[in-house]
Amino acid sequence: MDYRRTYIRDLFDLPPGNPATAYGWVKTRRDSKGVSFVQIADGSCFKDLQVVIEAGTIPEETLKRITTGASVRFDGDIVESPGEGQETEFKAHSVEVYGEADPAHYPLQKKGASFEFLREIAHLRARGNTFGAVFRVRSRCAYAIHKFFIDRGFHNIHTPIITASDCEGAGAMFAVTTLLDAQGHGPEAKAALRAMEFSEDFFGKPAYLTVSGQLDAETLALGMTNVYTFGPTFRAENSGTSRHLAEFWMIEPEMAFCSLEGNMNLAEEFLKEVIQDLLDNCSADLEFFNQRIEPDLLSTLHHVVNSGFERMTYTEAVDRLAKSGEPFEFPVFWGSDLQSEHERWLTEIDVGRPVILTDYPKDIKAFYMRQNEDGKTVRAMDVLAPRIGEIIGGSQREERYDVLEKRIVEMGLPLEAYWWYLDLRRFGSVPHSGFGLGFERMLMYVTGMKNIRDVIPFHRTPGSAEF
RNA sequence: UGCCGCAUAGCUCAGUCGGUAGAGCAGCUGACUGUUAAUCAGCGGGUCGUAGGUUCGAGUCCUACUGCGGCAGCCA
Repeated sequence: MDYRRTYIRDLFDLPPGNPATAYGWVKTRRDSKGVSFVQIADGSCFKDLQVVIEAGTIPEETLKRITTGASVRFDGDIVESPGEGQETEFKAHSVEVYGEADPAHYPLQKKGASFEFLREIAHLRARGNTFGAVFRVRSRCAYAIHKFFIDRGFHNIHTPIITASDCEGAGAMFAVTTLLDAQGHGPEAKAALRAMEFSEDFFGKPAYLTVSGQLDAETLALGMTNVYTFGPTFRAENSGTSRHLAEFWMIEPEMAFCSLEGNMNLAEEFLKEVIQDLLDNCSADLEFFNQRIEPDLLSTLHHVVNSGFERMTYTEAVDRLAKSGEPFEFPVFWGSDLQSEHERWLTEIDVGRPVILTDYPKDIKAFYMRQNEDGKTVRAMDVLAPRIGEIIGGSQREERYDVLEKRIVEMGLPLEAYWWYLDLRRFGSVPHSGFGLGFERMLMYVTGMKNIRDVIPFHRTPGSAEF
């Protein structure tokens, strides 16, 4: 057995008469008097292979072991299919059953199960139509993202996952420590841990899992011009929503000599090109999502690819919201952060496609965003998408040493922790921009899946770290 | 973390006014010369999330807890 072989995806391209071998897991078996049909899948494509077993070809005892969930290899020939639903099918001469799956206990059935139930058996759900499709699209999407950046001269950089700087400012952080090991895991260890000095810990100071690679990415951009990271990110927020994970994957490009306009152009090109790649290379999977998950998916994706994103300032958005006449639960006024209901109205009702909002009030945005001349707003941008809300958040960074230093102090942040970040502004500073894109949010958008836990193989959320 | 909802067979659900439990699918047995979520007949399958309470009697009403989901906040 070698990994180099013909996958089920390739068997559909073989002409009738071709001898072939098929490996996979059984989806379902249908028996008739003189013939049995077995659908098998190997994850290589959306379609199942129909294997036909004529009575007497294989022993009755062996046939009985070919049940839903079993892993098998069939040897036989590709033949023309007299039935409807497929051009060719696989006529089996012999079979090997590698692993049986007791039908009385195998939890997946032919009929669909709820996503909530499938989350509890996440180790088996990749065998079903939906999650096979999700994870194929996830794989292709990651590839398309790397391709997009590499094609444009970006360098893929790897920023640290463990960080000792408590200054990324993007949310609650997970601590990383070896003190627990030193103290054992008993109840007395907790008390001892509290008394410990972090100077005795592994890194000699408090360390955390990263909440963003941006600050490190900026350092590489100011030397390599265009860079991006694509890696795991951790937020310890106690969020229980359909669009938050404690562990997720984030794409963060950072560009030197680039203004907010260039940043917006990149974000728009990015979404369009990656979606086009998926339309070209995952059509069967997307067709399935369009049929069974989100009826307007394909028309929405084509629309995104073919039309410009609406761009407007925060100030204009607030104006439009105020004049909308909608009975919002939360009032809209200049200086307030936009609520989900406001973002939804803008993207879904007012504009009907992705919207890029820019120039937010500085007090609701991070310290590193470049201040505008009006003294009130910063060069921030949020890309809002219908159905899922904020998909991209980015900004032009503050490149002026004095302004940045003043802002750090104003916001009560520890100046000394930012020595290297400020150094970038002392030596060869340059206007630069970047954004962060949640990979799983993007996947929700392109698959139509409604819960972020269903676009990652094994989700980490508050109270949940199974598998 | 707040608000709302849900928890009954392996899965998806029904269960009326409080009177000791039902369907479809899956499973098992059999039938059927080519099925496509195959079809047909029969069979087995339940501590009604947990713990209390009200009541002659609780799947049903009340309280708490746990789990899950939705919305909001935090954000990507």
